[in-house]
Amino acid sequence: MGKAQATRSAILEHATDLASREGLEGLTIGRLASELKMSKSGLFAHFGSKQDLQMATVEAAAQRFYEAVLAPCQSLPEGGERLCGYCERYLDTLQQELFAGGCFWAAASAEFDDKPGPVRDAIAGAVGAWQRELARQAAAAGVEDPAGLAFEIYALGIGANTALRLLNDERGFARARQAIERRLPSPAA
Amino acid sequence: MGKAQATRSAILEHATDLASREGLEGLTIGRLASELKMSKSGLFAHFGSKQDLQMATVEAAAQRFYEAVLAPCQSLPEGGERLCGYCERYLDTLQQELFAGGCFWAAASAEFDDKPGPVRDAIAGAVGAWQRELARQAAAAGVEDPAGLAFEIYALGIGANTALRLLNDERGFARARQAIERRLPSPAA
DNA sequence: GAATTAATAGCACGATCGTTCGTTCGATCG
DNA sequence: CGATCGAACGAACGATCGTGCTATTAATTC
Repeated sequence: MGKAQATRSAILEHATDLASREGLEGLTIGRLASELKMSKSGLFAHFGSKQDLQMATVEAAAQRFYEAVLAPCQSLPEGGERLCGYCERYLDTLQQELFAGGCFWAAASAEFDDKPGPVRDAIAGAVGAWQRELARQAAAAGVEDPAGLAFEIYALGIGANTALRLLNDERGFARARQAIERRLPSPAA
Repeated sequence: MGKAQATRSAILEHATDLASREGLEGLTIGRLASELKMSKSGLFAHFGSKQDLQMATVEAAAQRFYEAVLAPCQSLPEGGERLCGYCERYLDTLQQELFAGGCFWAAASAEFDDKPGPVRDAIAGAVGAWQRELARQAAAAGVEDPAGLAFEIYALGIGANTALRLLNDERGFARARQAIERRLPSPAA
């Protein structure tokens, strides 16, 4: 890996956290550079434009989410078990704050759902893929309405995130887990 | 009502929509003024600072939400009926886009959950009050876990909003309604 | 209708935004 | 060693941000 690639990765690592706190628009090149003790122009050279930086940040966030939630469950058999694994990992990472400023996707979704363009498409792609993967496992588990279950799991996760971050109420996670358990087919441990 | 009050109201009417699209930070005084064909300073004079404008906008959004969701249900008897009314109104207004840029509260929550200060407190106050009111009616209806039900209703609404706005998938609302009906005690009418 | 007050406009400020340019430093290679 | 090249820097650009001032218009009161 060349030096440029290493620097770029370090930038994006920081950028995902900063964007989760300040939003993808609040993700300022000047601020990002100063926090990384780099010059604005030196940092900017790694990306041709702010939009490219945003796109790369979304990609990096998707990568981090994949490694924290999806990857550890790939060894589980498809269907109910992997679905359960997803749910546990999903809520755990939300609770443990995988991103410094709360769920990156909740912030990015709300911020860009009205701004057409490639950034919005990338966010929608990642969120949609996650829900489809949930639905795929639900279908393999024989659930009657897989997409509906995937929707509910996603919504409860976002709700728990809001409860924690905005209302300082950690009980949202217990409530989300309870609602999911109630909904799942009697789970195997 | 003096002229100033009327102008202020018109500004805030527009500001809530603009903020729902661009966020409370993206709610720029210059842009707001130009869209209203006012001078920046003329508009600014109605609020002492941008933070005051944001606070007033949050207040105006709360007022709009109250009139669209809470007010029409005040004639219903407390308990299950009013709770059902709330749910219908809540999802209907989300679906019909009470705010031009999707749910104001979803956007504001995600944007400010990491920024301590009076604006965040105002948002948290409004969101918390809505959930507590839902829980109050659930308790009056004899639900076993009123706060848990209120949490689920809120989360499903936000999820449906995201599905509609980000994923262009209107089915989120049907799924939210179905999940709520499944959860409610056999509803009257 | 004149005087007074309230509401809006015009202008300027420092700061910061994204972006571009020319330069310098450090490593790599012949 | 000297030549080359990629990475980072520093300065500057036009634009826009929030926020003060001062003037000018509009509304209200006598």
